[in-house]
Amino acid sequence: MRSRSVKDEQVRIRGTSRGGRRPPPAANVEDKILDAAELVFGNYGLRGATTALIAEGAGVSKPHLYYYFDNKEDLYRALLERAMNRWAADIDALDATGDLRTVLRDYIHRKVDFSRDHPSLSKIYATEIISGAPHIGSFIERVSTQQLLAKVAMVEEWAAAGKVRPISPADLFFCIWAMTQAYADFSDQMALMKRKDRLEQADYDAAKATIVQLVFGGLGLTEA
Amino acid sequence: MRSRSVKDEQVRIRGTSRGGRRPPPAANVEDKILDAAELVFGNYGLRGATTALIAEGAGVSKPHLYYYFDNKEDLYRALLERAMNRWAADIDALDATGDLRTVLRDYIHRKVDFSRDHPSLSKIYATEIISGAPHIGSFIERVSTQQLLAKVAMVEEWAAAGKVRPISPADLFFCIWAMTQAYADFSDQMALMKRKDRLEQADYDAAKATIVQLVFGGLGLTEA
DNA sequence: AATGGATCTTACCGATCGTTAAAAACCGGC
DNA sequence: GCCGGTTTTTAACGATCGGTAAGATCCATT
Repeated sequence: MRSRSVKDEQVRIRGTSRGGRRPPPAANVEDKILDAAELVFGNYGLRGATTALIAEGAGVSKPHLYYYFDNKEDLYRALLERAMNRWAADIDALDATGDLRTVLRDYIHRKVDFSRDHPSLSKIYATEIISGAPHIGSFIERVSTQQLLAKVAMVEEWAAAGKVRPISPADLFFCIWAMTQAYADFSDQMALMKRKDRLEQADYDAAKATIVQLVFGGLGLTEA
Repeated sequence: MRSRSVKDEQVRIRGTSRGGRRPPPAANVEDKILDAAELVFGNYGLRGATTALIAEGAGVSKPHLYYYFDNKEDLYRALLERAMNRWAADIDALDATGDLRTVLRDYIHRKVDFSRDHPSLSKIYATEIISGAPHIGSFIERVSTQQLLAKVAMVEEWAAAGKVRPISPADLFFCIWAMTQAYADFSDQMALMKRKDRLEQADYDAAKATIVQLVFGGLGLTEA
């Protein structure tokens, strides 16, 4: 459905720009639009975001968005798609191999890091879910549910083997997800309560430690 | 700033309608408008919500909203005010008297119950924070921060007395808040993952048990 | 039943927003 | 230096939305 430029499938030359700048290189225009859309949709939601704001953020004229995307919803879906792929690929995978504590701790740390590095994506995801997931419902059914089921089975094995205390596995991961996600969605409120402008690395470290302590404690695992 | 009807300060005759119906009695028109706004703002956010939808939900004409409220933002603020007052009064208070376990368990149970009974209010609150809390920043500073500080002091006392394991008190309550809040904001996704239409009482019971298990475990408390 | 404030509706306006039409600018190949 | 496709902009349209003007309806009081 989406109109696509001819050069879309070209290999992106990422990271060749010197000295890892903070905002990603934004190689081509389409990515620049998606990056701008990420911020605007993250702050205002689908209906609240305006194409004018996105265009301004991307440094292009408003109608130029329609050269790359059919309409606002299409742009939103493309953004969600990019977000979910990054999410599922880099973050949500949890391989059961390796030490139980290491697996859990790494998972929690990755999630908090994602909240720190991509707060807008996390907010978009949260807003989408809060609105009843009208655009990613099928993705959740296909991907997230499967990954959850795998994790549930894993925890049940652990419990059956006596490695962890019995627990509702689905709720365990809902809670892990909620806690880590909160450090993106509600970072503003947290900073306000801590009387800071924004959360710093020390805050994220404390978050990781606290979440790990709660999860390990709940499962009856020692920290070591 | 808000235009108010003369009868605004009358004592509301609530609960006198027979047989506790599910939707609250909606005594006067202003409350009906606020109830409708709660749903619409909860689903679409401030900018996404339309006055037409709110008016339709309240069963009044669109311009009639402006008889009770100056504009859309004023209505939104009034709604937030009502929500925050209910929140602070009924939910967020945590009196330190009484058994430590009982205090924590009751607090968690109250929060989950609020998520179950008032999901729209929780979503509005979340959406507001996600947007950077432009309308309730001062409230957070005045009220929520104070309540958090009180809780932090309480946990620090517990830790100093050796009653609980050392923990970052602020993050502990951020996590409790995140977990309980999630069962409102993300109930749709959870239901989807559990292949249900909506969460049932058993789901909320499991949520309470899991959160209590994590918190008690993290603090080194036994369940009894 | 006439009055007058309180409550509520119909009709409408101006601004904004998503989107389209049309053409200008760019750019490599000849 | 012309050409053809790609990329980008200027101008503008129709729909929607927040808000206003003006008046109708209700209702207690007399």
